[in-house]
Amino acid sequence: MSDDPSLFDPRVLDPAQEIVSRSGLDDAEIDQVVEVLRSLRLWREADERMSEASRRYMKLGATDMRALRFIIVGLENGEAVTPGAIAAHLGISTASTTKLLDRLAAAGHIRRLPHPTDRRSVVVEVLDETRRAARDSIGRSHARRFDLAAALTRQQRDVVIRFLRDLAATEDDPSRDSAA
Amino acid sequence: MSDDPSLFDPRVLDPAQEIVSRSGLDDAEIDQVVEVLRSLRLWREADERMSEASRRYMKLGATDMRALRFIIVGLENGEAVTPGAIAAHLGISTASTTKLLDRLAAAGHIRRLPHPTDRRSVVVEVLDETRRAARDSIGRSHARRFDLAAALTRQQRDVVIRFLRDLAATEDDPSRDSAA
DNA sequence: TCATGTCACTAGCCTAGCTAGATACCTTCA
DNA sequence: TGAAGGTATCTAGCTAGGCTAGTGACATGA
Repeated sequence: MSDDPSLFDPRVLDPAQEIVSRSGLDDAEIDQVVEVLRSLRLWREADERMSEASRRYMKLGATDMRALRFIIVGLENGEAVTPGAIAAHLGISTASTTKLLDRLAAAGHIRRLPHPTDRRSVVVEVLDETRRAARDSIGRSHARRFDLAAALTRQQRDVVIRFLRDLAATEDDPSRDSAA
Repeated sequence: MSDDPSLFDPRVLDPAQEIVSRSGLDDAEIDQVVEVLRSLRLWREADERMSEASRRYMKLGATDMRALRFIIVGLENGEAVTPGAIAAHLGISTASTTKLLDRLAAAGHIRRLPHPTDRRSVVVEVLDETRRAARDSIGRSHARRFDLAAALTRQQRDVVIRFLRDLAATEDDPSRDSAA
């Protein structure tokens, strides 16, 4: 939780000096740009804090939580969720998934049912109480975000969408590399 | 990495139906709002993917990485970084921090020096190559974000800042609760 | 100066990943 | 049709990275 000694103001960190001067912005604008970056970081941290609070409340690890959400959404969508699919989604081995499902089953969150057509396989089902709790919580936090986004004008939404998409694109593709 | 069967369109998930109708938006606007939420999620995922790629490249766990960043930034700032401070920042025990520093030292990233004034304590120093790699990488990704934020107009930056701050505030404070 | 607090470290435990291999079942094709 | 090979889950046993408890060296305030 929370990284960041907020000192990544590019005017402080010397290799970044050059970026600033290249940008040709005046000081007030630089402050504003830095504020954009800071608010990105703050949101990310807030978001992490919140999901960790949920995890602690439900006494689940991060992966177990993701698994539960995947199972719930899959079911919501009428798909048969199998251990293999969960492993693939989470990017962990099927062996680890077996243990994960054991934990979730022991905690009363899921149960395994025989797969209707493939007798090697298994369908994972979320028990009612967990399903309800999860949907309420996801729903609530989703609603808050929805309301905030709905409160913007069309033009403002476009600005936000474009900015975030550009950010995502920039992180994904280009000069990926090195360190910290 | 990557959660999210993107089906959190509130028109699909029934408890959210009500949110949508309350908002009084037409369909085109709802699409746009959903797109805002989607781009938030996409950025977060991209960001996570990137930092995981870095971690894999440096063969470090997430906590070890955070520790390194903390140490580097602390040094950048002229502070004497001690194991205790690292433990406090990361929210782990000092015992775990001892092991963490053992790992980082074994991998050639840091070394321990005697604390100049407190002979019980220790100062952690990042070795040159690691420091350089980390700063380059942080600098590079920081520069890309900086450029994107700099490319916005003042008004656009204000929109983004306000939206993200509101989001962060909304996640932190209010009805925190339950589940998934 | 001496009692108490603080710092890093050691020892030993637990959880949640992993790989390898077992078992049951499905599928394809000669 | 039946044999070979592929696939799904599970078991066994390992490792990494957390934890708590306790130690020894040092700091500090009465």
